[in-house]
Amino acid sequence: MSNEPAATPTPSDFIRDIVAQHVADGKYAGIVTRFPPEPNGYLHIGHAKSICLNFGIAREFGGVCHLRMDDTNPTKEEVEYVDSITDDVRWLISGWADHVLRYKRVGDTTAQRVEPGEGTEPFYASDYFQQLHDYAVALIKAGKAYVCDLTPAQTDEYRGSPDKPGRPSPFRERSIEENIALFARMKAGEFPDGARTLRARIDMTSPNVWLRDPLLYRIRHAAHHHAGDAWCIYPLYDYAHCLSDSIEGISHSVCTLEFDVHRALYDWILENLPVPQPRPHQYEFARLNLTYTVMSKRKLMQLVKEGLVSGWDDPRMFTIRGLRRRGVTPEALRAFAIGVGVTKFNSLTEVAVLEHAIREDLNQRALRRLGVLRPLKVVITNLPAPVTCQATNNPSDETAGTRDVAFTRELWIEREDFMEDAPPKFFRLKPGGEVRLKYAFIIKCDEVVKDAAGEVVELRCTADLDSKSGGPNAGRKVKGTIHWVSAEHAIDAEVRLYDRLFTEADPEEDGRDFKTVINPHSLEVVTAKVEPSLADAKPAERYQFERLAYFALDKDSQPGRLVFNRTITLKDAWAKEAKKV
RNA sequence: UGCCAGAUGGUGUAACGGUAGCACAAACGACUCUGACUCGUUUUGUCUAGGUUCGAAUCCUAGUCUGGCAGCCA
Repeated sequence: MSNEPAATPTPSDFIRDIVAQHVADGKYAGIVTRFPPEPNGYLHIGHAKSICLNFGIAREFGGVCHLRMDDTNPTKEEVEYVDSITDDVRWLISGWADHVLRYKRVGDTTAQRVEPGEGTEPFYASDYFQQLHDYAVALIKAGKAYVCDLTPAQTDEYRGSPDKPGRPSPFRERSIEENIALFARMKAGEFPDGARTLRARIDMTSPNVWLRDPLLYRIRHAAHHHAGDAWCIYPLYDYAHCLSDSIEGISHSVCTLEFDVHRALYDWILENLPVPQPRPHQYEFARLNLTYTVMSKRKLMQLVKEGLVSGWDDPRMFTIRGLRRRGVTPEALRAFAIGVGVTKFNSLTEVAVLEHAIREDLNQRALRRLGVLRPLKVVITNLPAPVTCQATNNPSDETAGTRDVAFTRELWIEREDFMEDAPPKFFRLKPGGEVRLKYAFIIKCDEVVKDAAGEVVELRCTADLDSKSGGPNAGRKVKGTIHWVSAEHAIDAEVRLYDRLFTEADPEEDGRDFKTVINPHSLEVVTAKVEPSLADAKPAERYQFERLAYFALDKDSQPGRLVFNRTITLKDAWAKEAKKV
């Protein structure tokens, strides 16, 4: 069953407008986009926006989209990240854009695109190292690149600053022959890390610092996770990215706003090399920011490394893996990522928007179940024998059917569904009051049993045996309905109740350290009493414990030991009402 | 006080010289065997100042504010 909203409007934004115009003009033979993560960390919800944009454009304009590892820095990248990124991307687009995803054959370095399958893998920028190298030689031969011997510190100093022009490197005027020879020796491994670089010869006085003879290659005697030991010089982002786009035949290279100033360099490189035409162009949009979270890989890494969360897939993390583990579906994440829109405005989106998308999705698909998080015993004093009740599996899906639940003399109800001194608007159980037990009977609280400390430990109630749900006299109305489970039949489950990781909407407001505003209550673990049908809970299934929240089975679950993650609570009007008092 | 980008309700986003709309949030109400869902109603907006025009969120000028840019990271 596809849970994509039936009437999802086709998104429209300034980038799609440009693509549409190019399609109308027939500028490119086909639309080819790409999602180019660096495999140095896990994907987060910000990447989800980019994935949905790039794959969305491809599917809407009859194009294709490459997954490409932007792996030009061997010291930071690992196969572990390649694998997780690939898995997350395929999960996110599943059932939506699988058909536009393109890979290449394992071992192929010519960017021949194929559909994913046996013997294929994502594209890698590192597959193009030889071509990139050859292009660099061409640049040198054209007098447009040179080998520079400045140290890193000197390079910085010569570059100047945004408001002060730089000055030329003393090595800027080396002869072409000398540059060719030196670059060859760099490649041959004759120099130590950092000793020399290859730089483009552009303009040391440009107001755009990225045009002040930017570095193209640096020396790194390090093995590469994909290219192996073949190289000891590695290209930098600006040089590798535009050419990788060109090599793969990308038409629209979409990235985030901070690359705006790099566009001039992107264009310079492609205009000064004999690349196929029409060449790709870069377009920038604003990255996603969400309230009550931090978004950069660096900060997420910090949370993981310092043990503030259990890992990259901690359900409190807004990594794609964390969201997955929490129980968010790809449909919900997509609906959100597409819904926030694409602009150049630096925005801060409220998490409420994400939460809404998750609830909307889960409300449609979740199986309803009865579960009590914080149990309080109820004894039905007048129940002659156990009774079987029929419960609806999913009110928004008739085909989900019903199931039987046992109603017995001893039950568990939610502790917070009883109040001894209840305000007038409290519609649940109170001494002498009546409430309906969902799918079962109306009960009346006759007696409150307390322990020596004065804490309520048991309620003794009588059921209106005539009021059974579905029965002839079920029509009698009481104001409240609460959930329950049979004490005899209920099974235990560990339930992890997650809340937002930060107490402040903007954890880094005024430059404060986000670690000072971590929510100490972002995880609470309880042992819940849940109905026995949940013993068969499946990882792919989603559940709503009625009146409480949506849950998904955690990977820590084992046969006989259930673990559920709370994906998101139901909206709770009573919580708001209770706060007013 | 260098260069680039941006500014529409609380938040996000439409309107492409012609009625400022949608979503989330908020408030109120209806319904309810989930205080959920659903439905209805309501509040709140074009950064400022000039100009062009019959008419400006949109075009022009000036200003204000915000973000980005000085890794041998991407």
